[in-house]
Amino acid sequence: MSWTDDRVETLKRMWSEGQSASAIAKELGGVTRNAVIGKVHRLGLSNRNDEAEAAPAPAPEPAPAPAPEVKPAAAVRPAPAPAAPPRPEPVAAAPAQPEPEAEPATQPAFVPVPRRPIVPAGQPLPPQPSANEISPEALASVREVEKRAKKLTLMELTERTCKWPIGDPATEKFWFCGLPSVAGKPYCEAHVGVAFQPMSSRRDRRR
DNA sequence: CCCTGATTCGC
DNA sequence: GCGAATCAGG
Repeated sequence: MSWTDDRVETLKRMWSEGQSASAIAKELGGVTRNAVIGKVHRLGLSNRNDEAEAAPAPAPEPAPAPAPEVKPAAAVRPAPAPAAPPRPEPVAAAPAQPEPEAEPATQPAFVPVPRRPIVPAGQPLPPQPSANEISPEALASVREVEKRAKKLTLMELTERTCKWPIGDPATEKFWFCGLPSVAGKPYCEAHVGVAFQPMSSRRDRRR
């Protein structure tokens, strides 16, 4: 594979969107994340950390510089930026970039940088077990497992961590199971058990 | 372990 | 220019 204008363009776009090198490599196909990173550097768009650069005269201070200031950190904190607003899209297989994305190639103004990782928001939200339609064993297993949940945050989830949500999303008391997921499944052993039911055990309770 | 990006250096 | 190998984190 070679770096055609097309591919380079995709690279630039995704990189500026904060996508990881591996994600970009995966998207492009035919290249490794190393190749992507290498290209990124060659293109010189590694760090959009444009300091005021140069600035041999960093002292814009006219004169009256009290100087008792103790400014430790700071330096690079582009403000939280409300980033992604409500995204009605449930999942959508196709990335689809409706973003007009006005090529942020030059301007000194720091790019958005919401660095919002592609989140596995996909997965059909598992119907929270209503406790009375699940096998006692499975339920017990789930309770046991949830005590040992790794309590991962959205960003910490990967393709091999259980994405079963635990707790109320509206409160602080919310996290994802995070235990090793069953190969190919989005959940761990215990949660797969309650997520994918035979549909037989819950034959219509003609109540 | 899993994953990041950064660098190096033979090709 | 390219990217695997390697490095340096988290």
